[in-house]
Amino acid sequence: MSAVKLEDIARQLGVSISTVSRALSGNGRVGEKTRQRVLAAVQESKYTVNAVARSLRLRDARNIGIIVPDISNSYFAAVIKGAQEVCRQSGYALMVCNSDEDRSFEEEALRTLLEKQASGLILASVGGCAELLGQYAYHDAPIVFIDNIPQGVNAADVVSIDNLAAARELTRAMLARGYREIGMITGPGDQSTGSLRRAGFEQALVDAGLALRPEWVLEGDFRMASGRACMESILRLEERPRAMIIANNYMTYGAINAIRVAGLRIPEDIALAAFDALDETGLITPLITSLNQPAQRIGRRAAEIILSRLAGEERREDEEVVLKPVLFEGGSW
Amino acid sequence: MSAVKLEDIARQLGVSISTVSRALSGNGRVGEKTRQRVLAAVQESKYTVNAVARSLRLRDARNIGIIVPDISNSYFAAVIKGAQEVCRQSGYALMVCNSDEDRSFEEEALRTLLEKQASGLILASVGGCAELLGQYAYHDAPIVFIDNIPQGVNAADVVSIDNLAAARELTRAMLARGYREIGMITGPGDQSTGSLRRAGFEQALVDAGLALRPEWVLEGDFRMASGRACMESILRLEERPRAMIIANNYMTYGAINAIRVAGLRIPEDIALAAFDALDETGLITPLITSLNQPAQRIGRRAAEIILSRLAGEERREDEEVVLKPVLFEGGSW
DNA sequence: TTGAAAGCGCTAACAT
DNA sequence: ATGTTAGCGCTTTCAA
Repeated sequence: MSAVKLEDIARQLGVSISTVSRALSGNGRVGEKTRQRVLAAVQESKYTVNAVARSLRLRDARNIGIIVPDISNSYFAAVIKGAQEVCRQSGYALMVCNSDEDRSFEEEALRTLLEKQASGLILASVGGCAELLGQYAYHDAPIVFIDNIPQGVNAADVVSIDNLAAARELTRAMLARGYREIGMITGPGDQSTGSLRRAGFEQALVDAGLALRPEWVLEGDFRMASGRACMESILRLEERPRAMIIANNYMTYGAINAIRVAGLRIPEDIALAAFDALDETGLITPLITSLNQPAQRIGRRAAEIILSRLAGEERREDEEVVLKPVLFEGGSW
Repeated sequence: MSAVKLEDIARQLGVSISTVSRALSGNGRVGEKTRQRVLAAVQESKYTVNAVARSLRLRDARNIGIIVPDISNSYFAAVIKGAQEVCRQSGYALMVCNSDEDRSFEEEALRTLLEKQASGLILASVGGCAELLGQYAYHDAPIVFIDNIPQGVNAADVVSIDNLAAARELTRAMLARGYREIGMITGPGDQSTGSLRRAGFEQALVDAGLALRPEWVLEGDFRMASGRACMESILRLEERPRAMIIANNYMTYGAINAIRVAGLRIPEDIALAAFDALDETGLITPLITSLNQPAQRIGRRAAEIILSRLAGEERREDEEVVLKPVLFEGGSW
């Protein structure tokens, strides 16, 4: 860390530090020849601004934090890419954190971001930090929730799909294809993506005048192993459903594995439709029918909202950004 | 940003700022009752240390940067997880950047990290920044290269597999299974992962006394579309190879798509072995025979090396960390 | 044990 | 157009 600093350049040129600073930032008047000399010296000396010092002085770190439950999940990776795109264009840095689907890791990441003076936060929460979030009011830094909307957190910006409606529509589409005995593997009941998708599913069944079969609705944790385990339970049932809705990609992969191991065919023996099971490889057969959140756009919009809040735009109490999921029809139903 | 600061706590308690600082950091003697009072006040006021100010004062940002070409690639996602694990345990923050396989984005990320005073850097480079890296000597911050080792960058830490040997062994294993007409889809020739894997492949053929068939060796860019395009070219050939080695996961997915579209079977019509085509879903059939880099360990080791350099350990000129890839034998050969 | 003061590198208000 | 100065929030000598 023996880096060149403004002082070095100033001394070398026989001008003041502030002149160098102005020449570089473009704020304030600087003589044309002086500016040239400064620029040349900066080039030549390989000066790099110390963003830490600048952030402290400006009381603005110019970075946005994003916390996701699983960076390996291509859905979240896409969200990150979207957010990064916006950040890059606006000169903000994006600090990516992974909570590993763990509340205490999420809290840890939250604290780190807080300490690093993140200007804003995009949060795909696994829940439970309502206190930390509420208490700190996060340094007045804007927060945008995506994916799971924790309870107890209101009056915050949200970018998401309408999970209830989405699950209802997906289930209706399943019904429309003639399936009547439909089950579901949901996510954790304490996450809105889990509970709302379940609620939408049940609503659709009730609307269709069908009885709910609780033994056909199992709760997973969004991970592959749980999808597999849930599907194995389903398959062991005396009377089993003809079709399943599954609340995310990894659980779907686990479930398909279980189905294959059992020697059953999709969709002949059991049909499938999922959330976010967008197979980028295009190699999984049959292609999975899936209702996909526009991940990259979610990331982009979330970052845009942060920026607009930072620019002073007020949140509209009655407004949420609701994006439409896109249905991909594969051969799995 | 109207955050509580040390001064607020100090005033409230009628002590000096330095006393509060000491009570919190544990450095320097502080009376037991005073310490208790401080801790209580800190708890109650929801004080959070300002890491920006601390970093400036300490001239140490305590964060490690990592730049990867594609955060969506599960291989790199695993590397990141490994690095993050180590960082978390040692109180460093990990700043994740995505270069999108683009040299200028990589350079941009490099510059940002430089400005943010990253204490160290883990770099899966797409090449071309040798100047920037060399010139700045990166603030004396340690750099560890993983994956691609750019030319012109020597005397730097490296964590990788022996790509030449790995490709040679993989090709030999292919030969041992009786295949003689083998082609390859390589990565960019200016990246070591591309050129070394190609060299190892060719070495194995030559060693086996086989003639090289240049028309069977195509260069992709590590992306899916290029894998598909390369394989389509191969399939259009009059005389085509009976087996292919493919240098990474995405190109393999693209290639398999091309093979399927052509209505050919794997491995009956064309056999396949790849690098890092570890299918976490377990659903791609046939299972792809793949030589996998221990991604998470690479990330972990890289971070550990950064930390040891920061702790003052010197690099041993003649030492590189070379990890062993793991062969997964699927039904694709 | 505690306080006063300096200073990390930068920007911006104010003076010249 | 340029220089002087104060200060962002923190840690750490040095005194008391």
